[in-house]
Amino acid sequence: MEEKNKKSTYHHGNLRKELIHAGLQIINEEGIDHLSLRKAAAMCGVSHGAPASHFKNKDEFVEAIRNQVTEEFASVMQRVVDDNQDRNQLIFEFGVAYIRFFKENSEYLVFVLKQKDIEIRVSEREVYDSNYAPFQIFKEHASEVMLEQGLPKEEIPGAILALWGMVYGLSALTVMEGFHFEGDWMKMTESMLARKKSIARTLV
Amino acid sequence: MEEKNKKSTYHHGNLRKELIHAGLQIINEEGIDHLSLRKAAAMCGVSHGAPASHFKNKDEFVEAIRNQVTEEFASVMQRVVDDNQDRNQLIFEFGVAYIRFFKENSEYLVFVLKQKDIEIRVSEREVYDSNYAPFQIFKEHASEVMLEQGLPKEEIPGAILALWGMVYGLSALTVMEGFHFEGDWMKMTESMLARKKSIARTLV
DNA sequence: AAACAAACTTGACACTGACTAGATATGAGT
DNA sequence: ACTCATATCTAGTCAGTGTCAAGTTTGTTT
Repeated sequence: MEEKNKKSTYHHGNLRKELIHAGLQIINEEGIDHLSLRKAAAMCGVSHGAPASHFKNKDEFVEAIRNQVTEEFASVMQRVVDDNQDRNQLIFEFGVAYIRFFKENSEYLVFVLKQKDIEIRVSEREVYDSNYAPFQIFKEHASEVMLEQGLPKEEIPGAILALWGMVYGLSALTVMEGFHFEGDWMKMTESMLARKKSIARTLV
Repeated sequence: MEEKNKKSTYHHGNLRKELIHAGLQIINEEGIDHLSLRKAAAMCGVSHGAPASHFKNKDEFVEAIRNQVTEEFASVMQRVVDDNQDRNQLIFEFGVAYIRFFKENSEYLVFVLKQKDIEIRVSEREVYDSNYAPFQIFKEHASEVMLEQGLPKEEIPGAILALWGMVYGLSALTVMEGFHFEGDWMKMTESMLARKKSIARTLV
């Protein structure tokens, strides 16, 4: 009954997703500080109260955007697994992809920090399964590779944490305005991650 | 002429510093999201327009708070140098102090990320002097120790960056709500930083 | 005493998140 | 075809916010 090219006033039909998309666009173009429900609503051609049907408050809206970012991040990590047959390169490629992702989306880094429902549990013996997909993918495959390379089992949790922490920290550096690396930063990153035979051995 | 215990309406006398202090208090108690110029002004018993005399806009206010945090951070790092005679332990203690600082002030971590006037310049051969005091203190002493321990000179920039990045990342982990380490987290941190003879050798 | 600059007040404006009541459309059941 | 509950969206309102312009007080300088 309704034409698809002409949007009817009511029942936008896809508002929730479009609001998230609009939110991401605002974040990328103007920065997280300029994100507002009303602006996102306006971009979707909808009244300022409309988002309330889909998000209880702004926090819930931001949380939804966060989940979208996490999905993108996870798919980047998954692609690393799919595209790399050489297991010895896998951990290294994880790090490069990780840093590249946040270098290309500098506004995203803070999101990870504030995400509420991430569950990452670690003991001295084990890194437990996590509901945070990007980490889970990394942890799963990196642990395997480390074992294959003969890393003692009890050293794996420390290596996983140290590696995950390091690439986050390096990402943070690349995001900072005042950080300047004279030369090819990605090359430097690579050399830091790839030095010696395996990153696993070098870290523990 | 004026009594010191009774504050006169005009000419607060120390408003700039007190606003920064109030801002820090708000951040620690309610989180960065609830920081506002008006609230800080109210806490100082001053009108909502008063801060304009000291800060052009909110960004400048936040930047001033950032600098205060950086000062605290730098003094923590300096204390590590002053309190540690054992040079072999120095790098390790830097890491522990770093992580402890942000673990105790979880709202501060984002600040570092958004600070504008930080200058950190690195080439493949050298880590240049930085105006960011915490990093400068670390870089200076850590480089020395690494040299003393026989680390090849050309590997120092990479080691400095990797270490600085890693402790930032580990701090980020401790700040996250959903991150749980079963056991003594600080002990784990220590073992990650201290494993083998020296952290310098283990990282490169 | 007069002039002046700095510090602060007051009032206004636009923007924001949150809440409310009500209008409209949708879809399932009859 | 009709009803009707529900989801979706509109429109209006309120308090809180950053910013600006204009005025007031205070301390200093001349």
